[in-house]
Amino acid sequence: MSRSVKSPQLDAFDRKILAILQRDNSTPQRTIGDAVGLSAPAVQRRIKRMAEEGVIQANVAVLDPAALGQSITIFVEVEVISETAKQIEEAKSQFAAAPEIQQCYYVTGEADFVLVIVVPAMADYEALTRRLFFGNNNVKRFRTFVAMDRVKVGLSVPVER
Amino acid sequence: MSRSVKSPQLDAFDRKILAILQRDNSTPQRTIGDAVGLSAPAVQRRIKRMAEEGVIQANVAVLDPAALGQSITIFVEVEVISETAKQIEEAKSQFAAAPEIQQCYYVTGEADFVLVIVVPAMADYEALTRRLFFGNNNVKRFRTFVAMDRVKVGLSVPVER
DNA sequence: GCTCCAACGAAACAAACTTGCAAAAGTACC
DNA sequence: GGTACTTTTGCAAGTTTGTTTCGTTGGAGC
Repeated sequence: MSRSVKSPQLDAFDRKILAILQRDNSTPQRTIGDAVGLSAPAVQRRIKRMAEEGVIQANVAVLDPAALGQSITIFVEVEVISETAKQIEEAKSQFAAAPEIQQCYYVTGEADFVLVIVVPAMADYEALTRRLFFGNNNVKRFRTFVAMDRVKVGLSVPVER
Repeated sequence: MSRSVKSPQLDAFDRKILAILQRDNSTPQRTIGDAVGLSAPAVQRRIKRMAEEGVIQANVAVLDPAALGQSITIFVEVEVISETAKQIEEAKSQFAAAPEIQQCYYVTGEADFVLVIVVPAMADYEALTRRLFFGNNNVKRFRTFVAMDRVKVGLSVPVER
């Protein structure tokens, strides 16, 4: 079977490995090997390949926001006035640069951007709105949703075909 | 200085370590030690402690959804009819159980739930809406936003005080 | 049937993590 | 200010894990 660099086809082994890694990437390769039916070196080579191909984008620790004093999660829909390419790019980079903004999506529909924001207190969110929304005359309006419960949080994607 | 289990005070060392780990948790402890000014064992003990305290909730690999054939990210606001504790809990567990639902927040404001969904194609989303929304008579209405660009995606939280 | 290529596993090797222990640093209490 | 106690540290040894080497196997194409 061919698996060239330019066509990152993932076989059943790869997908099983990914399923384990996206749940716990500190799992020893030996353990992964036993689980999927490969030797540790085979697992290691596949992980390395997938990291190079970009299938595995990062290996990160997930922290508890509350433990770091960032106990408020807020959800914002932003609608802009002018949607020229230049202004959209400007907004994107502005949102991407803010450390409080955990996630930012450019979307279709009634809004143009959707943001997930994490801050220590409402006062910090208020300050952020002044800086980001009221201070930007291309923002038409925005709607705020405060999270009472982070029911499910993660970046896991289904790996089965 | 006391740092009992019940009061997880994080000092400057801890925060620096966390900042590194939430960017790349495959960084060797020796390297982290050099960066923060501690020996490798000291770093290891702090990491272990923070994992036990729950400050570090998980260690995961971040995968590229597109590489797994999950190329569409969708954002949904859900409004329910009845907001009794029982029905809210029911909705939470139903959303949490769906593998396509990557994130789910229970929020205040014009909507009750906000969902981040990842699917291979629009047809899959349509099927999901039928199952989850139209098939649930407590869902009053829902609004869909399709992501054109995942500008910023992650779970990073600011670690500075 | 032969060659070439890709991926594999076993074993050797290297690197990283983990633990025991004694010393240093910080606190509380005289 | 001094002493006892507690906590955390660094070093070094020991263990686990990750990585490379190398010979083998199974297919695809000729």
